[in-house]
Amino acid sequence: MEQRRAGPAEEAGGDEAAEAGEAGCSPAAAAPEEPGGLVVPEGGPPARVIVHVDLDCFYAQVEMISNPELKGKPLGVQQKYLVVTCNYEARKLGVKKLMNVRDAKEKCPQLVLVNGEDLTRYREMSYKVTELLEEFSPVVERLGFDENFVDLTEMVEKRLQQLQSDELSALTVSGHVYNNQCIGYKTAKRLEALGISSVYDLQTFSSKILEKELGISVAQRIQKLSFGEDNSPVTPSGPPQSFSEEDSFKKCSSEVEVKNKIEELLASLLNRVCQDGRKPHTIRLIIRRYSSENHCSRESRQCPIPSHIIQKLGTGNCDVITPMVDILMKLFRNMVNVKMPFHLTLLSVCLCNLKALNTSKKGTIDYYLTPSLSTTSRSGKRSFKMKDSHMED
DNA sequence: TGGGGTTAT
DNA sequence: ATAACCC
Repeated sequence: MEQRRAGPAEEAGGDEAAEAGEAGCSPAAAAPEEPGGLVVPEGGPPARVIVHVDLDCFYAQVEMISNPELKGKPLGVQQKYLVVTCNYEARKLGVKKLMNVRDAKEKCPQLVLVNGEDLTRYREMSYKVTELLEEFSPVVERLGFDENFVDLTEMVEKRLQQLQSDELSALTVSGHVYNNQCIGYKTAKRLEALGISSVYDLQTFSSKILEKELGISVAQRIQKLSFGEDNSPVTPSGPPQSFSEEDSFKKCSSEVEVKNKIEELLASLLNRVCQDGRKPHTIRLIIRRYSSENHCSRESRQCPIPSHIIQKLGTGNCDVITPMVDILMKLFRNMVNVKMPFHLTLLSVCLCNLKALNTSKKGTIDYYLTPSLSTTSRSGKRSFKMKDSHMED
């Protein structure tokens, strides 16, 4: 049974873990009772074959490849004051993912730490893995940097057709049952309030009540997931839909600081976008304000990127940073009243709405319908900008 | 709790 | 624009 997006079991060990399984089986007539109490539907023929490739302690592995001297030592990857992941040597000594650096050092004084705040190499390695898998089937869906789902249905069908009947009957397949964990933080809290704390609880809970509590969409989906049924397709991820860079900090409270941080974030982003080749048409600024509680909440403002800037994006010789920082600072002042004291703990810049080319609409009907592209309409340009960006000039 | 990502509303 | 989810 393949349980996608539902919090699979913790890695069993080894450098790379891959699980294959049938997915989206229809409910079976006989549903044998597992020793643990889970009801596991047995199925007919596999409707699909999907491989889930999950790389263990991915950042740590990338670091050990970059610097082989780290192999064999307890290694943690640090972002700010957190050990976001660590290798198995470190885990043996009690270091956990997302552990405080202090606690980790206390548990394991020999712990070697490397800074992993710059994701560039991780991102590059991550796409190398995805591209490798895409050689088997183009249907590869990414989840984070270290997980891929590959739909091998076609490949398996073709291979099975090639087999002789005696080879076929010699084939054995073994299944896999996941841990008894429930999914998503918010939903888990709501489920717990209903007395649902295990997958079995969810399997046996009233569908009607669940639908009333969570809405029909979430309720039906997670209850099917509790039986290991997931008919969602493997959606090819393709190139990313957005590029973002963020930085968190204890305190940022002046416009100058904000501008400097934004400049840094934007510079890295422009490099990435330049390599990608496509052009972003939307820019977004995200902030997190200091607050004792509600640390999760973020606010954002976005606007279209003016077309004259988009056109300069790939070229590299023009200064696009200055006008783009100007735009970001306007977005910032739209969110934060800079005449009042403020305290930010995070800034993030996101470039999205990526389009393949500079999409010259010349010769298309859009050319005559898009005010900002038309040479004659100064006023059209203004109204276009005002309408879309919600910014004062 | 980092520094990313996605989709749904 | 936000909220939820994933890693």
